[in-house]
Amino acid sequence: MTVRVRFAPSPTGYLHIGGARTALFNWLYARHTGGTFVLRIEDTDTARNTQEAVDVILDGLRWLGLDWDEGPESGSATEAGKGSFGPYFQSQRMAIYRKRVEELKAKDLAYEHEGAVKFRMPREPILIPDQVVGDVTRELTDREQADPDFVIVRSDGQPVFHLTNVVDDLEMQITHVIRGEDHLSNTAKHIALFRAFGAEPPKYAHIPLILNIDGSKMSKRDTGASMTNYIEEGYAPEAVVNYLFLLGWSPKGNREIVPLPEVVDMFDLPQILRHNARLDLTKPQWMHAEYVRAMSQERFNDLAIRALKKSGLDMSPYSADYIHAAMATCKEKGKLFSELAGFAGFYFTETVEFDPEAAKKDFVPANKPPLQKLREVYATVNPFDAATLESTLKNCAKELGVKAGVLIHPTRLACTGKTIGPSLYHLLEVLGRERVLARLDRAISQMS
RNA sequence: GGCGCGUUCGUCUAUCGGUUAGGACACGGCCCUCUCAAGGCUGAAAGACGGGUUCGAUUCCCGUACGCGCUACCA
Repeated sequence: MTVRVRFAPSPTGYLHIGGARTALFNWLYARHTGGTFVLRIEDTDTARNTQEAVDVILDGLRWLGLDWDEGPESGSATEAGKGSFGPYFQSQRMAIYRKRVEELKAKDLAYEHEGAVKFRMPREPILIPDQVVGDVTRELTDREQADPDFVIVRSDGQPVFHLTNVVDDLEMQITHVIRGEDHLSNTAKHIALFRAFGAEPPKYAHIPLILNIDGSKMSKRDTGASMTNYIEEGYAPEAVVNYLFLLGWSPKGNREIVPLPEVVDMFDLPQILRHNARLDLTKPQWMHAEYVRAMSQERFNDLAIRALKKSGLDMSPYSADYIHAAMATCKEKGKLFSELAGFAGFYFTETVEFDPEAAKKDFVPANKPPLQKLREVYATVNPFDAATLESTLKNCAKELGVKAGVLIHPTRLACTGKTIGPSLYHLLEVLGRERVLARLDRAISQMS
């Protein structure tokens, strides 16, 4: 039996971080077993289903690198998609649900009630064998004691989640349902439905939820709840993936940064932890820095330049060589890509704004003569490269009888406007003599 | 209220009944240093509580507390 798993999100307008992890675990299991990963859009909730809402999900999954073997190829519900078990939008499957409801009615396992259709739920407790949680016996709640049957088609003719979900899993021959623990209690209903159709239920694996750092449940607005957050903050996708597979699952040997192919190799359902996790953004930030330092300069440039343009910097006046040289001084810092414009924006403007606080401290009259001297030396030094600039600056400080910092700090501020940034000498080399001298002149003029 | 699931440092986790309860992130200190990082060394930091079972429990069982989920003609 070949494994078929699915991720079945509802297009609510955002991709929840927990949903992303659910998708990732499904994907990992499919890749681990050589099975098929299906993407199905559960858009029966008429009200707020838009193509944009579907695109948010597709884009999020693509950004994470989670490719699906079957499912939609665009946000359009009417487009065919790939795979032979379509359509993959529930809104396009109404005839199938109708047929299945008729089947239940014919077996007298469903009946009309006040315009709706209700399913005859067994009265006995149902055993849910779960690959993560173990065997769970669902007793009837007090309300279910009174009336165990539940609605499968609303009085307006719309089929409800429990029905569509089960019918699709059945029709699409899903073998393993890996989903959030919020569905665990409802699984009894789903198992009953499968049996009513005369089918064997799939294997279930309910994975714990992701909560806020304080243990409260995450809502749309909470920081880090939405995948969009990570995309816009400029995380490396592989860092987010790494963070997610380490939430609730861990490989042997205290490993933190693990290449995805190895995870695919090791991943399995029973090792998934059974308690909820709390989202702590400091960890993925660290992972981001790790991945950024390890990635190729080419990939870094690509991501960085995209982020810089997005933040509104006009890069067009600058040559590719200049831009690449500038980015090479930033990679080791491991900043989020959204922070790059603030960190390295000085490379791409000819009017540096000085940090007022720092200017007050560094652009003092006492620093003027030393900086003028350095300016003189830098006007003729050759070659204008990092090593030479460093030794030159240090010699200059020695001759003046001052500490190197007396030159370093005002120079950094003059050239970048900030007190933090890339390595000073490397940044000077990239800027080039002309810009450096101009910026020093401008700073010197402010020092009297 | 009922039903279900869970509970190891602040956070993510390791521990297949016997450990000085380990690692990572974050945090503190020191070193390095052109800023910020990185790196090296180092510090503080945990078994929710109460009962059992056992020679011995973080580990197995029960209860309590707390958290989360479900309890819809939402998904």
